[in-house]
Amino acid sequence: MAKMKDNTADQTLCPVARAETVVGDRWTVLVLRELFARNHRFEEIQAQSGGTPQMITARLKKLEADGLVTRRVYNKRPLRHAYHLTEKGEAFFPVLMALRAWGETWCKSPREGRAMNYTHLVCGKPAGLGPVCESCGEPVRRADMVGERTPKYQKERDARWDAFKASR
Amino acid sequence: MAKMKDNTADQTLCPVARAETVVGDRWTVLVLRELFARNHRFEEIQAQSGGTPQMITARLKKLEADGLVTRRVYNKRPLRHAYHLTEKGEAFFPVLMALRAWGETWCKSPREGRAMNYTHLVCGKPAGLGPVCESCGEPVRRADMVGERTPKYQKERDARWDAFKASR
DNA sequence: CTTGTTACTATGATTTTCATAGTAATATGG
DNA sequence: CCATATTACTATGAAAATCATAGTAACAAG
Repeated sequence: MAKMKDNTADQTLCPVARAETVVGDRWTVLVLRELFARNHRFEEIQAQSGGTPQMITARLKKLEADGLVTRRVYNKRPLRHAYHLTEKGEAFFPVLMALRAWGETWCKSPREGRAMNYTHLVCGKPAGLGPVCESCGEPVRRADMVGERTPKYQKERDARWDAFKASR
Repeated sequence: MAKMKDNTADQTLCPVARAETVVGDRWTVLVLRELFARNHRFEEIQAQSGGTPQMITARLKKLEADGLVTRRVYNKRPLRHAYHLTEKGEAFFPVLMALRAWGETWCKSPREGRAMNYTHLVCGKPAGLGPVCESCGEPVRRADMVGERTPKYQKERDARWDAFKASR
């Protein structure tokens, strides 16, 4: 035979499985990345993630239902919402940083260079990729860091935005 | 209009996007979880992840193609392979731990209890959920920890195995 | 009153996933 | 020797998700 019962939700005690029912999806993670990058508007999220509007709408709705995201009105008439991370959403930051570290180390050739460089505000020096600052050794929290895009990555994002805008 | 060009692979500089083309999938992460739990055989991985054989086969093949997993012959006649993590696969550990921490904290009610408890071998005390040991404050590496399943979670896994075995 | 902006929704084709079943190669017990 | 068990898959058809493309709604600005 082939499979056992267990309908998705699965009610397992495993926290990884639980987390994956919420964020186990490419688009979802890309949307979260944009929110952490402080891009709060639908259009920006869509342009930079490269998804179709349905994909982005669906992920944002699910993220809201799962409590990681809230919508805030930033303009009445016409009614417009901005998407923001909740506390639960913000708490996802370490996962994204770990994924970033793994991606930088194992999914790129060295000559490609970094996408971002973070400065650890506590010591004023580069934070590196780790869960602890490579300069001072302290665990890094999001609030203690400023990230700066490398020129190459910034250019890439600008180009993506231009291409998105040009296609309409 | 709706979408820009960019075919998936996308050749973006963003390490998160790069990582997600490899591990941005529920089944893939569940397979990796089992490999980290030292379950190396197809049957065990399938039973504990709850996927169909095709899902598991496809993920294992892709993980092998992406360099996170190698197959080792553990039995000739009949030829049988075991799946093991490569260095690249092992390096994914911090992501899984971060996901675990987030899942335990934000995807479970407190009364459900933990699935695993890790002991930090360097200090001999509980390691907790963080990237640094909650007892001694040192960053934890996989080699410096032993994990133990809670009785409830162990029972859950045993039951899953029994159900899997019974269904054939 | 035409064009632009932002955030979507609609549609039909394509692709993926799911549930169920079956196969291949061999070992084991009687 | 022969039936049953074990392990690791492959096959198939139905159901669901995703994709590219296009269009709509609600207003603002000129």
